[in-house]
Amino acid sequence: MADKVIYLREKPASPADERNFKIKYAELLNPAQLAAVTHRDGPLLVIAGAGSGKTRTLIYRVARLIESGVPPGAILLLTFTRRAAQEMLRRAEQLVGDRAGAVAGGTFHSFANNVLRRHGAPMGLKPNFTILDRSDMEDVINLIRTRMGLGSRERRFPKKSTIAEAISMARNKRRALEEEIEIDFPHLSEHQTEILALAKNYESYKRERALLDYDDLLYRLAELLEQYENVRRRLSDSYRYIMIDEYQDTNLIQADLVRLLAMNHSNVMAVGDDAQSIYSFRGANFRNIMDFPTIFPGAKIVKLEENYRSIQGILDVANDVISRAGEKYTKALFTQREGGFRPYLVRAQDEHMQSRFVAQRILELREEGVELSEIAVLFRSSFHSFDLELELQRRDIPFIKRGGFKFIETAHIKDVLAHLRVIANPQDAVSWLRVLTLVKGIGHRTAERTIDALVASDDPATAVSKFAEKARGGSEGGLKRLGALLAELRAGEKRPPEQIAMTLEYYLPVMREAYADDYPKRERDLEHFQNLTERYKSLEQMLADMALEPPSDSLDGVLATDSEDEHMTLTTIHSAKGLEWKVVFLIWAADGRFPGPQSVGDDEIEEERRLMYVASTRARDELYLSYPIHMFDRSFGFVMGRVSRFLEDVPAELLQSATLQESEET
DNA sequence: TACAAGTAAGTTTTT
DNA sequence: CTTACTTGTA
Repeated sequence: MADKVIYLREKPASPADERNFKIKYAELLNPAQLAAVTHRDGPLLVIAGAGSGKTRTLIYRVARLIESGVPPGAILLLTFTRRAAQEMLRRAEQLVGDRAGAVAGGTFHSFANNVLRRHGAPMGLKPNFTILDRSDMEDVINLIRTRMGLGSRERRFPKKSTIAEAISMARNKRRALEEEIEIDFPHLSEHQTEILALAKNYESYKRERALLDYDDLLYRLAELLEQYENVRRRLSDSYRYIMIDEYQDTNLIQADLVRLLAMNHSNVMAVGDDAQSIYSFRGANFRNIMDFPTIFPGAKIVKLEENYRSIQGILDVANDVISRAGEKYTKALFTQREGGFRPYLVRAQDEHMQSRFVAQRILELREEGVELSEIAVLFRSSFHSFDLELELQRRDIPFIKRGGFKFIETAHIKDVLAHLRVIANPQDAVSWLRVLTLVKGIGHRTAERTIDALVASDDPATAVSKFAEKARGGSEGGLKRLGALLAELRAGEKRPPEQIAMTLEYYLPVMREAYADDYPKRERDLEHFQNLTERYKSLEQMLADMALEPPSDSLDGVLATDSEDEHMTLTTIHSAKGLEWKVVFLIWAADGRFPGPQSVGDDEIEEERRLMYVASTRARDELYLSYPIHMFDRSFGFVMGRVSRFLEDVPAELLQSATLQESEET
């Protein structure tokens, strides 16, 4: 065993030392930002209001550390999406050059993935484990449910997605499943016994087959750090400066991971804004940000309150919305940006009129010289933009849509991936199920029986071919072709693009039969998918990426823009987190849509309010809030819509009200 | 017995 | 549009 490494702290920087730095930090940052950036050792909490230069502060701190002689590889930057991490590192590179590229960065999940593959062996984890995304998780649950013979008669059993949600939520909130059901899913209580048994089986099922779902990535990393002191020590020694962005959206396990990783040095910088906590549905707990000083005693706290993004008129509305929050840090954003614009509150007759208004205003903005990339339309739920998407298409306004259904989640992409996943991890029974049921003449029953034998065999390709010989019910030919494909995929050193090409050759005819009505569309998706995976050299890496950071374009977006042409953005508020545009539209700012019908409890309403705050602070220069007064409700037909309760009480002088009218000309 | 096709209900946000 | 259960066919 190697000696413990002791790092000597550098002398604290005195003002004279500033000359040693190439970057003139004091000139480029405001006093609060500077305090955060020049902070060197020990815990630091930065409460950063919307648009207060949070990202800038993080980037300059990375640069500062590197300039002070900290090896870039000793810096760990945990962010909410990998896109955010990459963007930050790119900007850091502009400051200090290539060195910044060596900074370790990514999401908690991708970090956990890497650590577990490298150091998971002592706890019996195979390095080729498969990551289950949400729909894989649901597939497994469904499979186990059928095996257990649950819900076949009398009582209708809850949907797999509901069960998956309950199981995941319990883990993210660190609760017993029983307790979780009692609190958040009382309507499932009549099936509690079965669900608990199912959850137990789900756990062992994953363990036996080297499958990890999203929650497992975090949990098993915590387990590794807690139970294997030498691993924890090694990681803590190699990542001596840890920074976490969007700390208000971490959950209890993530907070624990930070504590464990920082145990040797306490060099942790957490950045966040309690007013922007919008992921409690995923177990995020904004209390983490408040408890930070308790977990890391002596934490220095810096507040960034000056907003550099929005004009005052927009901030006034945002401040007013959040001022009615039940519980909050008092923090009022202010700006030195002048400008007389007041946000619009636009009342439309119906949804389509709302869409036409947005499209028309966008065309006007383009006339005024505003680039499309500077315009975004935000909404609470992905489906809220359907009508608008049609209208934009009709008027040839190019857009991409972020959030909502992703094209990587479509059946045909998952089908192709499943073939590759069984190559990477032959124990991956979920993928086997997918692969086998695609063969004509094989349904769930036959597939399930076959899988156990396949998982146990060393050479699945040959095993499949053997099954082909004994097959009945017309599955012989299909199985034979499948066996040949698998053998080919495994043979020699092949790269992902090659493997995908081979899989497609096998899969395309299968798909044409399975999705006879719309296969041309799916073929185009697969082509797009091929382009995306062109750069991968390792199959494992590609599969992990697809599960952890799938390309965020939605299907609609991919089809709407043929190329990398300039385009505007449609996005859910959640996916708009951390981003900004010159002009922002928020559609469906109507009670019943935002907040939606499912937000009933006080906590839920409070989170919706923070969402409204996040949405309105994305805009730099212009903000348009709109709602239709006639809206369709599936049970009541057309009902009167009213403005979202979060905007209802905003003083009239802060907003410009407008009503849309059909022009008289014919 | 097992697969395939057909029918009737429910729909947020994401790593 | 998806999912859970029902009915029809080999």
